[in-house]
Amino acid sequence: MLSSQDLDASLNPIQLEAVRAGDGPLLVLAGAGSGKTRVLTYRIADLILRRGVAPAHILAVTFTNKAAGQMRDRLAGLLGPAVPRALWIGTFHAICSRILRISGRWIGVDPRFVIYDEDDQRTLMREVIREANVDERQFPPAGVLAEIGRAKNELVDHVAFARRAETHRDEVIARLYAAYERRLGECHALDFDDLLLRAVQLLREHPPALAEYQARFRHILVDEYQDTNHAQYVLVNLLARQHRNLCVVGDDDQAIYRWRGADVRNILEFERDYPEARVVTLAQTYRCTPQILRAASAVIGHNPHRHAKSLWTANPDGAPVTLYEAFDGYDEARYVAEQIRAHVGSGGRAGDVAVLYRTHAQSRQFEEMFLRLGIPYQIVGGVRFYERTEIRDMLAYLRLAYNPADEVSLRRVLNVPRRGIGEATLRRLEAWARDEGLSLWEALRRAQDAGVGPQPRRALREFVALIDALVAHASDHPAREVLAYALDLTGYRRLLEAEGTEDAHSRLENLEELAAVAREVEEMAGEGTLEAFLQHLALQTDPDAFEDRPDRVTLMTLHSAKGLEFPVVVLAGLEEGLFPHARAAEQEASLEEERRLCYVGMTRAKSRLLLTYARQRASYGMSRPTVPSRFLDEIPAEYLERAATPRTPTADWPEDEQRPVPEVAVGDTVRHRTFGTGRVLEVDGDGPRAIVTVRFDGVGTKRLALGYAPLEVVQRAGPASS
DNA sequence: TCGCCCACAATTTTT
DNA sequence: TTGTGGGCGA
Repeated sequence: MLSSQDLDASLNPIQLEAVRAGDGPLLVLAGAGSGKTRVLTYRIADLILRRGVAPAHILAVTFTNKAAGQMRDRLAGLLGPAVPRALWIGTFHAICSRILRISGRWIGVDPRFVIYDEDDQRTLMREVIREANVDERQFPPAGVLAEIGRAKNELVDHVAFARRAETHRDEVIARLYAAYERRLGECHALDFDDLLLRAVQLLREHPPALAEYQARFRHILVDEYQDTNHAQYVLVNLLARQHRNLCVVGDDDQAIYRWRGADVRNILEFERDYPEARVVTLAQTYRCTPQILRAASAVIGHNPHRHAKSLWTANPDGAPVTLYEAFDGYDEARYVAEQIRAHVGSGGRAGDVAVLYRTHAQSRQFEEMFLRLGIPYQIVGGVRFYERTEIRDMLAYLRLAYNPADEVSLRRVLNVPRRGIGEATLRRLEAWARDEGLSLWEALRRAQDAGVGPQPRRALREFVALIDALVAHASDHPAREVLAYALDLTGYRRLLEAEGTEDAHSRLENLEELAAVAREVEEMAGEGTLEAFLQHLALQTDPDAFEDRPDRVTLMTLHSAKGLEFPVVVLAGLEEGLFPHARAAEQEASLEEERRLCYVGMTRAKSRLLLTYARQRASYGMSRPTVPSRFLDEIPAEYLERAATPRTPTADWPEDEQRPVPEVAVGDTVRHRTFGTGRVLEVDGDGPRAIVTVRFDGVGTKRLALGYAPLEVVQRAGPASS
């Protein structure tokens, strides 16, 4: 086992200062690649080893479950396996969930609550909206939920929301909020934001619980503090109030979750909250080459509202940062693939490379190209495994086995596989449940006695018996067995087997994959309960799916890449509208966030950084010219090495200026190869770079680049036409 | 009650 | 281009 001398030897003096700082609040401002995870881990080890703090008195909050697991593993390596088990390490959501399972009953939270993800939330909200006779177009479920989520992150419950509602719109949302909360309660369910909100509520409204948790957590450490929202902030500060041993680590330049309610002020004003705080700044980066660091610093330097600070590195010089201007998205993917092959060809590993992009949609072109060229890759996030129909169906059964009150799941599987309980039956059941003041599940249970329709009675009875059997089985079997049991009992497996198609076969494989996950969770958590399994699935983060595999290129969004590092990083799609995203460019604050995101992306690279953009990009199946990202302009030209000129993928595609550009004016009738004829509404600019807006008959309005789009003028607008 | 077909919207980032 | 939801016919 480790001695405190060993511990010291692997840290630089400033890191050591942070690790060794005594009791009381501590702020660690840690630049990208400055070893903050190391500091955090070693500080915990130091607390236990040198200062004799019992592991059970330490709470560590990480940003992903994966980070929590890694910290656990490292602590186990340093201190032996018994220690990390006693520690509380996890994401905010996981910690809150744990607290609520233990103590939630004090505020009326069923300890067997299920956690509703975005999809469940939308399903429930859609129902709420319909029930309230509110127009779904005016109040789309996702939009209403976004607003409610924002409120919850600010610890504004439906009562407070209603009180402060000013506009008619607010009032409608307040009504929906209240109804939504009621339904959640009936389902014994919490949504993501509830986990935080309710945990805070527990601590605020039930003093014995607050006292208990304050006494327990004598030392609290929070990673990525710059990305905490108000609810998380309040939670941490409530818990730390007694012992004031709060250590927060973060970097305001890496705050990228403002849109989710995170408030950088939490870290910027830490010293105001804790005037006695010690502040340690880690400014030496061990990750990047000087070339990468100075390019990244140039970009982030353009943010007007930041704590000016400069990272430095003692790392040796490396390759210059490369910029590639691709012809289009296809060419971009082609070039990246070529670079990966060259990297592997010169002795590198595919796993060294990460391709980062702003939106998930960008992954497809790389995926297609890599598939075609046989480059192994993994995609983190995006269309998730758990969103597949068959997975969600079976999970719904498992959730019902755990908690039959879960109505969203109940409705989902009531007639899956088909058992003759259709819309009409459900309607009657609902009406009857409402009259009797019963939940849907209770209504179902009593349906056969009450004579709700003669024909479906047997089907309903069988369904109730099925759920009862599942519940009974789940009470004394591990998750993987419940899953196998449910697959057979529900007839789901039989259904897929009978279908016999390739699609059905792959669905079965997916379900086997789910069983494998159950086994994995059992091994990892040392607990195979259904509760542990469901919780694991519900609270998984995107980056959790990242596997450090040497043989695979990693594709992921910039957000997912936070906290990771790779020898080679490709930052793709550096175009205005895409990155910075069009939705962010309007507001100064969100533009700054985009810039921080760019900084985060660039600083993931250890030795090589490759920036790419495409001159034209397809969206909705149609190509548009692009403008290079402003972030590229923010990097001094001498820091960038421009790579070879793009290769045009199709030989007959004319080059920019060579092609005769038709003269087009507003009012002209034009013809397009795929869109047919239309009328020109607007012409912006002139020459080949002009953008024309055309309303195509039956197709709609399109914006096209005159230089690229195959347009021909059919009829000139007459001088008299208007 | 179910399944098919057509119209139309969609792209930010995530627990 | 792809996915989804609603409407309609069997």
